[in-house]
Amino acid sequence: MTRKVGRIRDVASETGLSIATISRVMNGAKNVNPDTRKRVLDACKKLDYLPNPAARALSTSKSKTIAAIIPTIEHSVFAKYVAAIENTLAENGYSLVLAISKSDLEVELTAARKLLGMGAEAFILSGATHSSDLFDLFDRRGVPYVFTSVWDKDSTVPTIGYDNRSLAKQAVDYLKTKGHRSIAVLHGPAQESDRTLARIEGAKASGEDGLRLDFYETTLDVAGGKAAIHQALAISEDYTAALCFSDVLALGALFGLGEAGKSIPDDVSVMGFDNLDWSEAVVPPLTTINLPARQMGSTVASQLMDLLETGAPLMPTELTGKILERQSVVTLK
Amino acid sequence: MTRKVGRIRDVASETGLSIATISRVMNGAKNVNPDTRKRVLDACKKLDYLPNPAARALSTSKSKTIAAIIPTIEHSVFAKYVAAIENTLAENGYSLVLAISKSDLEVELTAARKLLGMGAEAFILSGATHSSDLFDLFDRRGVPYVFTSVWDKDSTVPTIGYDNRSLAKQAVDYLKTKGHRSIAVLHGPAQESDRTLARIEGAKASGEDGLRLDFYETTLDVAGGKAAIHQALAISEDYTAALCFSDVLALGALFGLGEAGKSIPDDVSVMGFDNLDWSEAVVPPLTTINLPARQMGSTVASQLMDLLETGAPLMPTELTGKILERQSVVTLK
DNA sequence: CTGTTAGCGCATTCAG
DNA sequence: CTGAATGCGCTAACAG
Repeated sequence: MTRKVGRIRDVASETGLSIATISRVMNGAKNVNPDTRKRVLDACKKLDYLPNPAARALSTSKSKTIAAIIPTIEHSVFAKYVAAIENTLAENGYSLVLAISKSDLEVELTAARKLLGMGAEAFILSGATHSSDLFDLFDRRGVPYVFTSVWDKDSTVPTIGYDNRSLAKQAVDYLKTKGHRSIAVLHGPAQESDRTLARIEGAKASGEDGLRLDFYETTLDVAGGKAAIHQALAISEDYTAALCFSDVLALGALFGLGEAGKSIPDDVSVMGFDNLDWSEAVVPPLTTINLPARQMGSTVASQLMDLLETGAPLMPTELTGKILERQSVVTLK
Repeated sequence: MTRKVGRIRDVASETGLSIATISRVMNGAKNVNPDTRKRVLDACKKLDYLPNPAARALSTSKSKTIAAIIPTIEHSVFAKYVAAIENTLAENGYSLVLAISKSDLEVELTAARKLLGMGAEAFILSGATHSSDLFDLFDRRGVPYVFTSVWDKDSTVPTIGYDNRSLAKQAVDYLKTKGHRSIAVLHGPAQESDRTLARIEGAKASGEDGLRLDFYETTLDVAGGKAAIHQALAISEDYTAALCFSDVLALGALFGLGEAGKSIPDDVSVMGFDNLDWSEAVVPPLTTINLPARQMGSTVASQLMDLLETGAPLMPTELTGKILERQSVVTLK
């Protein structure tokens, strides 16, 4: 394991130039003679030289690293989102370091400390609920951070995301417009996610006399959706629609309903949330709410890089979700 | 943005000790008086001191960072795997930097260069097909790397994964045992993945007279599975089984078959690959091959950390996949 | 356009 | 058990 990497001074002596000039070339400074530049570049290639990131970071106090802490990566909506962040950062020479919090505030705090100690210059957090120690940690060091997947115009911390409350309300309103008056709402663990909480609240806000809205909490996976719909059916056969706060749950509901001999959407309508990539391929194609996960990822990444490079302040931005009408919801006469 | 982070010398002057002692405490050296240690720790807390990672990396030439380059994160099997890597690394104070190659060798090479330039000390690669420049890059610097998701006992580069060829062969053998003689094999883009190629080869190896095995290539998503099964049905109505080289494809096949009025498994059996978390919740529960994605992630991570810490050589290790019999495959009389 | 010089913050000899 | 001194590799003024 002869770790023989070329150093800047090797390139300097190889070319007979000074290390300052090498540094200029490596950093794309314009005040370098084209010939000199070429000579340096050739020597770099020959010596297989790559600037030492630690030395560079130490000297500039910039690591070009941004951290994202997400509750889970095993839900496609996060995967899409993380992929978008990574893409955007990579295009600009930044790197993504990732930590998974399992929706646990303590785990998140520990991870943040570690990532800071790794040189992360900015943090992307999910949701708006975090340990106050976490904020202290960031604030004391002047490390910027953003909340994503949520939109709250009154938040002191910039949010970049969608309005979960409003979206859920729109979903219920939509179902009401379609004539549904008895709806089972399926959702994941509420105490693990303020997004879920906001959606529940939004749904309730659409309540009115003559509207029956029952909530079923379950695990956030297909099996959970299936179990929850069975449970709902056991409580009442009158539901004409199941509103699922994730497409994953909706897929489970589809299967559960099938097992119960219900046909979709004729017996029961099913509506999802997320617009995962398979939701259109499902039978019947799932009516759902498209969440701009990809756009959210690239927006967050760009803004953070801008802030780091130019000091441009973070712009809270609301991304709009949109109901995608497909075939899993029917109009009741 | 007053970036006022405490430095080691602040802690030193706060405690009246030398920076060497602070350093010792921060690195858990044992030759420090317990009282002194406590005094230092208190000061660290008070000053919110965290060692500067760049300085530390520069001084030790260790970044405690490991890179993984994966083709995509939007397929659950990778998500599970990445989560396992991250968990294992995090438990040991290491960080994961992630890059997504989109199955493009050039993108991969560029990403590797960037990650090296970020201080990654070891690389986790997917599959065995990579640019030779990539190997040069690593070899010249003595940076260790592993191939994952594949097992090849003859590979010069250590592999940690499962034998895709053998697993696919076992799948076909299994279907033959169940009496199937006409099988549609659905798979993703073959030129993008040597794992897919190996599976195709394995399936073919199980061929024999009287066995009809047709291959359908499609996109690696639910819509792809659906389209492919429709295509297969258009070519022949005689298939008694669909072997899908990913559960994602199998889910699509399930829906496609449903649309075509076929019932599963009575009219057509469906077999998957991966054992994604929803595959048991599907109706009917999917017979599939369990791939030890999680175990693979933690094994790779542990081995690489060991190598970095103690120099322990990488141990090529074969992880075993296993057929999970559920209800989507029926025995033909 | 190019060279010289001084740190960046820490780990690590070597003394004591 | 603790302190003083050196250098890790690079960038950023400042000269020239």
